[in-house]
Amino acid sequence: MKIGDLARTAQCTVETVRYYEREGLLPQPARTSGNFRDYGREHAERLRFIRNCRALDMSHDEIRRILTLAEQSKGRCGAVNAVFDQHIAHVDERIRELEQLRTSLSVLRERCQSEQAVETCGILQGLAEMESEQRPERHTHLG
Amino acid sequence: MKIGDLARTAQCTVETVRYYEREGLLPQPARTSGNFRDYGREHAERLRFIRNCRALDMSHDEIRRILTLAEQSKGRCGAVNAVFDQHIAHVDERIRELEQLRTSLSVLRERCQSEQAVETCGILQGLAEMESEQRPERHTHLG
DNA sequence: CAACACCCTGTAGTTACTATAGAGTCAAGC
DNA sequence: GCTTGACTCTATAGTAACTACAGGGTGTTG
Repeated sequence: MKIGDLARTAQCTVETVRYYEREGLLPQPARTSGNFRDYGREHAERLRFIRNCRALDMSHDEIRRILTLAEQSKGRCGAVNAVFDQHIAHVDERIRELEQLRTSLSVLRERCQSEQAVETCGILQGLAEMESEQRPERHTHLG
Repeated sequence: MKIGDLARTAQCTVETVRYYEREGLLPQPARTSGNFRDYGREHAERLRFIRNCRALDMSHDEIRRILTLAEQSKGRCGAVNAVFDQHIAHVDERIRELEQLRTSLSVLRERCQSEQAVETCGILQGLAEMESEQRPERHTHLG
């Protein structure tokens, strides 16, 4: 099948498919005499796997690692589990970060209970005078 | 003061300062005879404001809007509050997304209770066979 | 043959930085 | 005055995961 057909099976765009090929996530397919990409069932399964991982917010690096581990014919899935666990840990961490952020935002928001002149707005004053602790190092790809 | 001094007051890099100037967040400063940027107190206050907003994960667009609103001499802070509230809503939404993701990941993780051959690993099987619902449109800049 | 839908490669853009190259400026010490 | 080291400058490129578009080619249908 051609690239448009493949993209439709995975509910993504042809640009994304080509991108995954450039990134090495999808193997290069055969070509027709007109130089069109020609995909079979294996590519469709691989793309679906990739898209499922993306739906779970896994990064390309994580997906690559899992694909490599899954292809090792003597492989045990312990290492796959480890990648997955790390991803879960990153999600947990990002949730915590955002919850802390939410708390900070709430505190600041409470400083302005009703519309007033900008000179007296507690939010703006807060933004101006905060001793901004530096945002923690970004440990996760999740935004 | 020179750019390195300014950056140190805001605990960021000179590259970030120059970037904010290019992005229009920081006004262009005066220059010395040697073409070095020359900053005063107002720039330091503005940079601090920007860094505080960034510490709260506000996007450049949001910061721009707040700065514009704050500079309107007849301004009331209602519109500032609206920007802020929208940001809070985005944080809430992103937290929800991540919590749903966490649930999906947990369900999948439970499918592999102990290390085994990759062919029988429930995680890998799950990743292969999921009917991936498309990830929801991204409504927030928060990752 | 024309029209249309699709294909191709290459390039650029999004966001918020971060890094580097190559050259210039400035101040302190000898 | 010269050297050295720290800092400054502009320009460019890279990060991640796409997304969009230009300009040209292919294939099918009427």
